[in-house]
Amino acid sequence: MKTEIANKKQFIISAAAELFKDKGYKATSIRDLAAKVGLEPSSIYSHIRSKEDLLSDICMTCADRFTAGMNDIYFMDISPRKKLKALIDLHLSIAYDIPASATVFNDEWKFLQEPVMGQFIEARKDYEKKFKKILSEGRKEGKFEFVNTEIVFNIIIKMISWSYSATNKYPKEELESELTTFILKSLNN
Amino acid sequence: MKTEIANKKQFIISAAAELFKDKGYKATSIRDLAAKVGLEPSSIYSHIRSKEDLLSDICMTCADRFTAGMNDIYFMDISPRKKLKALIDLHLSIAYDIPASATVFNDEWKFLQEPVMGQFIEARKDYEKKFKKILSEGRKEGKFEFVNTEIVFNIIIKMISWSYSATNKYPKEELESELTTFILKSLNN
DNA sequence: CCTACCGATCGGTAGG
DNA sequence: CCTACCGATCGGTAGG
Repeated sequence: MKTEIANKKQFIISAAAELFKDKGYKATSIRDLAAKVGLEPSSIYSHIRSKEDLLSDICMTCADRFTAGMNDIYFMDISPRKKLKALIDLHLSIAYDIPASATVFNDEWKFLQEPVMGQFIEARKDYEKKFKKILSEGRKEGKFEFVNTEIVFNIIIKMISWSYSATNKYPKEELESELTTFILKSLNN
Repeated sequence: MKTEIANKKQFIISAAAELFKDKGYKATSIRDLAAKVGLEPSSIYSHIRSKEDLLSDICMTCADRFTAGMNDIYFMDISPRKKLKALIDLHLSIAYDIPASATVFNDEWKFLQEPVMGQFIEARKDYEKKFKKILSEGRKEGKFEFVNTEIVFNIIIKMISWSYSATNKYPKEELESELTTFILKSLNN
């Protein structure tokens, strides 16, 4: 019984992620969502507390996966180059697993409200710090070559997150190969 | 007299671009805009016809500049490598000239309505076709190396358009240098 | 350019 | 999970 309720909630959250991805968070109404899952608008509230909670759930689920993945990779005893490859794989694994959520996470997080917004920003800050550290360690070891860590971090992240909207066009291996090659070739010293 | 009216309209459009950039198109109300420019909400309609027109104006102004810039560059008698450099410069010139509009153009175009949406898509298609052609000609001449033109085009565009939101953090020269180096180094054969 | 106002739609609640 | 409904806010208009 309890798992059925949880499944229905997850079903509604997934439908919301699709709608938020396609129309944007603000332009998606609870009425849109109700129609998509075959309920009356008010019945949605038997499963969720608010529209805001839907966005929080989608964004934080993604954020938690990125945080966990980063912590695994960051503390591994492998080269910065291998860490970077693992990070690209982390992003693509999440993208191919939950593409709609990953897109919403990427494009709609600005509509998050406190206190979730604060948590989100904190998690992202930590992620960024570790990502940049991997880049600058690679440079210190003479493996990577670039000037501004902040700029290079940002453009790499943007390249990778384009893939969130491309999962239905290419097999993961092809996207990952092209992305990894492009990034590592450019960083190569 | 006429120029003053035009200036006031442009002033309102610029204010709208700032708001659309910060809050998103759907989350920005005419009341927000009125407050920002110091008018009563209904007075906005003495200068514009609709909220939709504001978005159309912002997006098409950018689109026209990209179209004009691309047509200049595309038909020049220079190498693909130089054309690509000129395209990066085109994007950065527009970004540093009208950063808010460039961001809205990039993130909010999906809220455009017909018939403007159709024009926008057409202009973008043409831009993409020419951009990809420059990439594939560079490869044919043995200057560029990559596998999938579509993927590489998209990741390059994403890298470049990150700069729209970074114009107040770095001088144009620094961003352009890092971006150009990163992209050309990766494409180099 | 303002006051006054409208119909539509929004997120959400009451009560069963 | 539904029917019925609420107050708030939206884009936009009438009339001056």
